[in-house]
Amino acid sequence: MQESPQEPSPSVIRAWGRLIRAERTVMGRIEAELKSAGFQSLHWYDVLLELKRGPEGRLTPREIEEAGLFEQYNLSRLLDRMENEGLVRRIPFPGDKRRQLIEITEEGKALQWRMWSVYGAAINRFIGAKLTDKEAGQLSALLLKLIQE
Amino acid sequence: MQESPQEPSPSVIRAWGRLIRAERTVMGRIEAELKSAGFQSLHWYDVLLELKRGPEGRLTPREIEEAGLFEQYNLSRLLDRMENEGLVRRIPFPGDKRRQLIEITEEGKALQWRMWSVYGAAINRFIGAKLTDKEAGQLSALLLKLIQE
DNA sequence: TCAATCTCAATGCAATTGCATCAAAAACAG
DNA sequence: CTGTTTTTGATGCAATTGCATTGAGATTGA
Repeated sequence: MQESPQEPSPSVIRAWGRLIRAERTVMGRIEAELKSAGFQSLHWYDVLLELKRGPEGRLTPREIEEAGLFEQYNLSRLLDRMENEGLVRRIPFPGDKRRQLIEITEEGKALQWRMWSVYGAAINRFIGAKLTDKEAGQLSALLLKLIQE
Repeated sequence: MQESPQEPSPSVIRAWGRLIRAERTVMGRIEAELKSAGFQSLHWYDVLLELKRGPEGRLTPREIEEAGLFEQYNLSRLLDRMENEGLVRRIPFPGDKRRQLIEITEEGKALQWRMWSVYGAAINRFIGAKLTDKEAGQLSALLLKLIQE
């Protein structure tokens, strides 16, 4: 009698537990730094950074969605809030009336920059100080295997 | 003029990005499996598992909180829902009327077991199939460094 | 002893997320 | 063409989360 044909190995179970805990722990620490500096959540930063990297500071919502693993309905409303704050603007997509382009404003760029000064320092503190560059590279390589497929 | 004294190294930034993405990707896949099997979110499972491991299937809310990285107010309401479903029951804590003990019911144990058959298989599929045991061990060790302190 | 402080859990209310669906426009199939 | 299907983004509503506060009960300290 097989108890469970799909039982994962203990080391795999442990790795999964650690992945959850490490992500939450570090995310919690980083978001706490951002919040105490008076900033919005990392989602805002992610959107701003993606836009800044895009051609002419513009991307379609779909592209942002994919780049940041957003849900369509969440992103739609997040963009509402960001537009209200003057960080992005929606402009028509040439040649397709369904679509739109999201463009980062100067204010948005400025916020991205200000957030990075806190965010980057936090990454450094909570990750850079804990891993050597070599270890960081190993970690990246292992995590990549999980993302693939 | 220093651009940013705290700028993390590229490999550290990459590791952080991968950590977020890997956790979300794998979590998304696993939760999708659970949902398609008709189960609640992993939070429910986490609570049930912690309780099952506790002495006589009982823990205080604080202990669950710490074990599962829950927020106090979220756990309080999660326990409401789980109690309504008959998965746990609240019992008085001997000698301290502020506190309580959460006890897993037989129904709760049964649900934990049924969820594990799906959850374990998913862990195996989305992690076990992607990493050797040795790699899983390396990953755990690296992630542990991030959690510590 | 007893007032001040701290711990534990709950809750009102606002913000966010998840789900299902919609309307509009484009792409496709015959 | 024209009817059908697909893509894109928005939204109503329910569930969950976050924040601040509360109330009850322990604990502490003069």
